[in-house]
Amino acid sequence: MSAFTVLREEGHARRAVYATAHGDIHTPVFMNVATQAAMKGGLAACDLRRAGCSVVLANAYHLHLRPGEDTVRSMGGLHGFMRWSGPMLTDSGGFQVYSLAGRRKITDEGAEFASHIDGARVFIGPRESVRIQTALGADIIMAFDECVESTASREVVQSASERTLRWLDCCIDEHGRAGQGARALWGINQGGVYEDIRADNLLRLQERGLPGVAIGGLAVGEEKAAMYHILDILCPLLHKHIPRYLMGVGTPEDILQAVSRGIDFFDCVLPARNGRHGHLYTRKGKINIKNARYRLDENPIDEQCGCEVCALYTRAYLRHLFTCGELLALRLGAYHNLYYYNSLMAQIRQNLENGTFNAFRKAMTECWTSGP
RNA sequence: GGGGGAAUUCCCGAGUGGCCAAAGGGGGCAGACUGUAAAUCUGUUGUCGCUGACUUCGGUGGUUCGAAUCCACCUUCCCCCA
Repeated sequence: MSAFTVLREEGHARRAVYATAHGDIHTPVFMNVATQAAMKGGLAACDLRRAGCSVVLANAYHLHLRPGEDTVRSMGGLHGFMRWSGPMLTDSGGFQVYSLAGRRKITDEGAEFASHIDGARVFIGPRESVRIQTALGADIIMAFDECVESTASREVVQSASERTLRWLDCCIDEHGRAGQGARALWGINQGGVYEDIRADNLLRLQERGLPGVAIGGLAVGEEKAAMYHILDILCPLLHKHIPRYLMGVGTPEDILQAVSRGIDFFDCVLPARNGRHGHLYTRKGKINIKNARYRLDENPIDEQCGCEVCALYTRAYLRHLFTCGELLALRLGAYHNLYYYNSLMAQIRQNLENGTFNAFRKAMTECWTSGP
């Protein structure tokens, strides 16, 4: 019996449900990123729930450093620790191989990091990552992969994607050994912007028969067109009966584009980060609330948004909070943006159910480009 | 009343003869951010007909080829003594 059920399709896009021990995930879905078991911007688990979040993502590397997976496990795992009762996914630390490139050394066994907190040597390989994630206790855990820069040469990309496959087998072995049946291990596709490496890597990855597949190593500096092209290449090769997760993506436009190419799961730091930086999403595109033009603007961020921030506050007040550096600014900005993303996903699901996704996608794209 | 010190571009503040439209902060204005080393980072911040010109360093006058920088007086502020 598969945990993943496709309910409806429109073109390559799918409306589906993924069952976990902490509830069903209705896809396409945007997972809200709480790297250190905390949403940045001062949002608690209950705030996330109100913002329409259904899945929370946390990170193995960061939680391994602080407070340590043993602490989290002792405190009831991530769910109990941060008081989030819904589905969770943990990332393996593979992205930190890329983002902390200046502080780590890769070998065939894994990556040795100089902790960004105190410089201490930290080793994480595929087996360590699975052990950490198993202790953290998320519903979905990710394979430890080697994510490379978009500018990497063909040789580097080839070698990284081969290593990612070798590491995957270690992850599978470690995962099986731990006997974590309820915890799904998903594999990660790599291959940069090289069509043949991507395709070959995906086919071999899918041979492992894992319950989910992720596409990693995109939106790391390459052109948007290159990312969409890779998705076009992978789309017909992807197994239909398992969920597809496009890691770290992306902008609302990216998400619509990727959904139309058959992606089910997303996550991205952008809404929370942009929210903290005063770049707020509206139906007509992003606005920078810090701009002087909003000084006396008595409108909400978006008059059609259903969030609490838009119900209560004017742009003028939000701009004031941001220019003063008030904590409340970060909170309200992040909240609104996450609400926006989560409600965008709800609209995508609704339109898929109605068979109107394509029209919706075109309408949204036009709306965004019309300008705020 | 006597003595000492200070006035710099929006603010604080460096600068004591040319390399000064003037360091550095702050503030302002704008930009970036895609599996979060990110409440961070970057640019810009006298005017204009802008690879140059003009105006500016409390005021006025002087010295000098050249002054924010030296001199005189004036104005304002601060400190000490009476």
